[in-house]
Amino acid sequence: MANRQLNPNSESTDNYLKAILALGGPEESRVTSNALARHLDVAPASITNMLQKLAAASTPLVEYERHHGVQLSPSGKKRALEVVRHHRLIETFLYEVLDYPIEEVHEEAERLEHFISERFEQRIAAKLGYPKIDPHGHCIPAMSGRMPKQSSMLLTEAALKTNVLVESVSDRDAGTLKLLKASGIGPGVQIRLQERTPASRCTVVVGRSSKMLELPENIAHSIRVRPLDK
Amino acid sequence: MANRQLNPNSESTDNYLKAILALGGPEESRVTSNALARHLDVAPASITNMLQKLAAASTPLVEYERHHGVQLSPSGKKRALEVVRHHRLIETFLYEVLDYPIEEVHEEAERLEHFISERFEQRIAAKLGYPKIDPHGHCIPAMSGRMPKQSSMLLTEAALKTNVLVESVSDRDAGTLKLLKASGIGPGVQIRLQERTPASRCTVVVGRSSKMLELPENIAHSIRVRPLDK
DNA sequence: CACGACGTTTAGGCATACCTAAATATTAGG
DNA sequence: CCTAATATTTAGGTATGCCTAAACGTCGTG
Ligand SMILES: [Mn+2]
Ligand SMILES: [Mn+2]
Ligand SMILES: [Mn+2]
Ligand SMILES: [Mn+2]
Repeated sequence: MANRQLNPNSESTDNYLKAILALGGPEESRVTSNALARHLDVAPASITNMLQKLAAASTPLVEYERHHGVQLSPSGKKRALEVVRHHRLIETFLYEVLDYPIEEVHEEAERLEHFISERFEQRIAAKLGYPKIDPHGHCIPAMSGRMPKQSSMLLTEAALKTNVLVESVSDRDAGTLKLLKASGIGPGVQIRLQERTPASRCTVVVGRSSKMLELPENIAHSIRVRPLDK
Repeated sequence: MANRQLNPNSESTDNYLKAILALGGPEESRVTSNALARHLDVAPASITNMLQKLAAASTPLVEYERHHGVQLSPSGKKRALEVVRHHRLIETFLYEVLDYPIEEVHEEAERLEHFISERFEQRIAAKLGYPKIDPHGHCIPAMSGRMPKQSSMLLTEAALKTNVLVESVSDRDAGTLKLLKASGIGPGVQIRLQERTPASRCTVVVGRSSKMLELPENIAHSIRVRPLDK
């Protein structure tokens, strides 16, 4: 039998909303069960069940149409952005105040984001001087829930032989972050794409050096850049 | 039917172990189901079920004898002390670094104590200079799990007209803490018990002032003191 | 030493979020 | 426009921690 009830304050609910926000992209397009199943590492059938509960809650958190995926409702989006704000504030705090290595902030934030109070959020934001971006270069949603659009592109899509700035690096894989740190690549660093294989293997120059660095596809894919000028 | 399985890493498990540690007292005496039911605000039947699972776990966390209460096993005690260490370090951190008002640290610590990593524990301990007592005056167990015995007594049991030092105040009720703060009573403050009614209502003098302060029984009961000298 | 009050345990069940297997809907290719 | 591949949903079930009601044990008092 299907489950009937949702705990709208559970860690699980938070994670579904965050995933829908992330997978929907800036256009907030509908997200499929399968994509969620992959992202959350949960069986597709479990996703369907949860989506139905998210949609049927007394204040519905998603708009769900059978066989056609989901979108966040206004309340759902509000909560999703709040959790992202928690996540990125916590990451910044761990990095700036507790001197975590960059590659370890994500995992801790991923847990704590669901359990901190509004007061905790406020106090770390104040302590950090109300930061706007986290240590990976991701933008921190405002308390109001507003989050500016980023106009960056993947390194794998950048023009060849043009200087660009690293805007952000993905926080999801610790190994990748360690490697990037060792290579001197991080938010704010200038790089130039020298060459790109069909399989998205990228050769780059970091900073003003002349050394070439070859990045496998998965690493290159974790870097977002924007034009130098403006 | 009885439940068969325990999640030894759950928040619930942590809370049972902490409660058994607290209720067992310094002599680590056996704790009854009823006492736990009251302390944790859970039905007695649920307590029995959980105790059986704690005792039957692959590494048993309690020693349980039907109708005769429980004691912590060595592993159970280890985990209980670790959670207490987390709790008190977090309280100290919230108070010292994030400027929480004393009466709000407990609630936040009560949640977060279950979710922080060993690294987080280490880093806040380092940041705070490896503190030995929390803002309520409670002693913080060492990483090894060692915790010195406190040789204090309740204010309600102190000798009359003798100067004593406040060693600690209970962290459990925010209202009480606010009142104590307003009265200038906190760890390290010198007070003198002037008078005590049969119902444990206490009249005290705080510090070197000459003002009398009358404390109702529940407030007086939340204060532990020790002799001035030594 | 028997009884009753009280504490404890057993029995049965619910809530939430997950699972697998089977059924069904969508959609792309012929 | 039909069909096969694929995506999604339904059905039935598990895990963990909680509940109430009923049965049972312990222990102090008469
Ligand atoms: Mn918040
Ligand atoms: Mn990040
Ligand atoms: Mn620890
Ligand atoms: Mn405390």
